[in-house]
Amino acid sequence: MDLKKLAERLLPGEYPAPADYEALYPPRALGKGAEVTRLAPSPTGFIHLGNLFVAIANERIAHRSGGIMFLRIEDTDLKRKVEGAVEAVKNALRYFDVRFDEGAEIGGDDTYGPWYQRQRAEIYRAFAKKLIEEGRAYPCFCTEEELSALREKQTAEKKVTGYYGEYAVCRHLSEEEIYQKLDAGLPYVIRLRSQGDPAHKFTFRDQIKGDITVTENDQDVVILKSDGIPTYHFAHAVDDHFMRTTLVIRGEEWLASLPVHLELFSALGFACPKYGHNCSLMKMDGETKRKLSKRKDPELSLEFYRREGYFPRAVKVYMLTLLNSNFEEWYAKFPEKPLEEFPFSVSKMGKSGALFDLDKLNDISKNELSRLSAEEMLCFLKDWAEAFGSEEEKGYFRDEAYLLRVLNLCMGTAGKKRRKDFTTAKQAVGLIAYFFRKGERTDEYRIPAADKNAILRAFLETFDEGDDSQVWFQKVKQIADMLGFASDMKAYKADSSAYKGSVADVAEALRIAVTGRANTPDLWTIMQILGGEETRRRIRAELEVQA
RNA sequence: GGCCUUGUGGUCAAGCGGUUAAGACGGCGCCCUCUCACGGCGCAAUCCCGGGUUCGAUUCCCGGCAAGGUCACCA
Repeated sequence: MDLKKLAERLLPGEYPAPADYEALYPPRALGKGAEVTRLAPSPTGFIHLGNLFVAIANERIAHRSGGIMFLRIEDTDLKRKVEGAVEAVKNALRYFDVRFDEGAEIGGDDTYGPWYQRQRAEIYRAFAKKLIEEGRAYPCFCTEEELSALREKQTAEKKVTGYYGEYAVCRHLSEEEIYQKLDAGLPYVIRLRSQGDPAHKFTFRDQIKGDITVTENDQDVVILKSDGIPTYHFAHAVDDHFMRTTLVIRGEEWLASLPVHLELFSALGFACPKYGHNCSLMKMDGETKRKLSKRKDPELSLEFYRREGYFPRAVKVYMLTLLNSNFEEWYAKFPEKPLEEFPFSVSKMGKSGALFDLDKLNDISKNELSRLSAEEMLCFLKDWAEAFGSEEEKGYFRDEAYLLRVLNLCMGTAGKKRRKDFTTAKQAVGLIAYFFRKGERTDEYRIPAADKNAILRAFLETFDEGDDSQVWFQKVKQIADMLGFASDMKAYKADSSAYKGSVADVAEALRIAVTGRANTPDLWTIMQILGGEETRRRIRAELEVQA
């Protein structure tokens, strides 16, 4: 068969020679040990936690090693394309502090671009043509129906499904038959003529999983779809070779197609990059673990974390603790060091899928947030409220001096032991709502209404906003004594039956009356912030409701 | 179903021939205390199962079993 003629018929025209491409995309001049990594999402507009997870790993490895991380857009499937998706990806990753050096819409060095696969059609065709000329690829005219019929037959016969060996009918077409179909204008794809033997197994060193057993590929996978656009597999081999990727960290769902990729690199005459297959983030679903799913799990979406107001650094820290098992220890030891100084290593990456644990994230969030100054917190909350808050919540930020007093109370004094009440911006803004309006009561009084009312009345009689906290509390204790509540907690604990309750109950009544909540930071300070007038107004209002 | 991967407390995990089997989150209890939060102290809870190898296996080998992934002109 005249393969040159066939190649010309299938992909007519002059294409640059492989050597030309090698010259166009020369090996990168980087230091020893520098890794070139990438993130290569498809532009669905949906960038999720799994993408972030793998992105952070790639980014850390590239930059720890003095290498490069780039962003490539795998837009070979138009069905997946969503307008504005690339911007969304870029923004989401920037929000979580993942920095690219090159790539789609990134700027930087464009030597190795273009970064959209659709713009790289020529190079894929050039190499597909070369494979055809060498007899390593051939046209396939099978229809979707024929292929699925084949699959069914194979399944029924308990054979391995797919297009290979004797089942690869177009692989065995004669020259005459090929031209006949071509002349008839039948659509076709280009398939790899696999030379692998599945009986041959070999050991492959995965950077994360270690040695794995790999079976040679014998599937005649399609490399160019009927529209002339490459499949993922083919584009991966061509792009990662010419973009000079040295290390591919990707999800373990790709492990199964590794044999295909290995054969493709070899057929193309390219050296393989190193691979590291990263475990996926899992979630508990009833009794079993499963991969986080786009449809079922809102927390998979990165948008979820913004909407809920998670501090981006907290999400990053959590990803890092899952990614490198020794990170948590390091971070506890050097909380002040920049995250970039952590010696991230591929070898410390986990082999098995981790369950995503919202409790853990929340704990990290509280710690991260507690390290912010009141001013930083204000900025963070304000940004969130402007994007996601209600009109009322946006209003909280009109008087920043007032809000700063609130935050200083709710966070504790800078430098000293801090409170850790805030988990997310959304939750924090809800938590401080009572500083701006009376609001609904979220907790009920534990003591009888009559006692509560007596406490509120007595408080109103002696309350003076000029009192310092000591005097203020003395007065609260006096009310307790006067109404049959224990002012001394030790005495109360010794014999609780002798009292209606304790100062704790008295304080709680006041707390609920003023804030609507049973649990708040220091009540005296709250009253100071609210002011005497507002404090009295709220207590009176509480009495009126009863009346 | 075939193939690949993985199995240490509820979760994330360290340990990789001899350990009282770290630590963190969560749970529970106590202390502190006007509540909460913080902080301190403590408790419960783990080596998937069965065979080997070995003086000795969580650690090594072989079988099960379970879980996950994957079998497209999607990435």
